[in-house]
Amino acid sequence: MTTATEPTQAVCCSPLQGAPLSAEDAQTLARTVKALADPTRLRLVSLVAAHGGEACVCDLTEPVGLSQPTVSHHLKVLVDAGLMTRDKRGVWAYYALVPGALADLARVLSTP
Amino acid sequence: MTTATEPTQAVCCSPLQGAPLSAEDAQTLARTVKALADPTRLRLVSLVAAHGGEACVCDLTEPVGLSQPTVSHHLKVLVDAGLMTRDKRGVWAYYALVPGALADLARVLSTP
DNA sequence: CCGAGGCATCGACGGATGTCAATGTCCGGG
DNA sequence: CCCGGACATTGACATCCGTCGATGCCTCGG
Repeated sequence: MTTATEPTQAVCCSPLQGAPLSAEDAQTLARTVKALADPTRLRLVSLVAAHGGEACVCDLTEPVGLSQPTVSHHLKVLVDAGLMTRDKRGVWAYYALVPGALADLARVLSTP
Repeated sequence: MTTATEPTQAVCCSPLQGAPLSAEDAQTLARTVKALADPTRLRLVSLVAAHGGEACVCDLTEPVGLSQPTVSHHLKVLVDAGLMTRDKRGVWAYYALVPGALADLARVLSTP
């Protein structure tokens, strides 16, 4: 297996508070959090959400003010983390948020 | 001013979904998320929470299996991000979670 | 007063990461 | 059929980040 592109399943169940996180669970959770630990990627998530839940690269390059390869790279990170999906229709690639992903992460972080 | 230790106020209000994040808001939010984007720091948060909400460095070094300077470094990152507090009592430094910090972050990420 | 121990800081080093220009790939229109 | 445009991939580069050993500071006990 390569180290590259494994569409990680979004976070499912890690108490965080309540019981100490195992090293493996911590690594898994950190990979998801890392995907959001960048201002550009946070803006991309926000832009896609505010764009009707779906946007192509060409819709995002100008708002974030970065080159197209860089935007594609960030979107790939988000897809690999299980936070977004990619749907290529014709010439365009449409990116959309995975419905429950952010909510799941939020729930894991703030376990009641 | 140095670039070092400014106890950042925890995230307060950033829609994320709903309206596009400004570059500044993204930067601010990313700084908080970054503080959690590391397996060791996630474990430290978890360990402190499971240790009665408070723990000294000597309680944490052995569970995470890292050197004392490294653990102190990670705890400093969490304090600077506004996620933890440091209370030095006698020889020991007790670290505790900031009550609403994680919940605030979770709410910002998954704006209903 | 002095030594021991808990913790923070410093300096250094290797690996990860964000960015871009250049290039490759695929689809649709003329 | 071929050209243009949208996007992904590659390679290179600078920077950031996690980690450690060494060292300094500060507090308590003797």
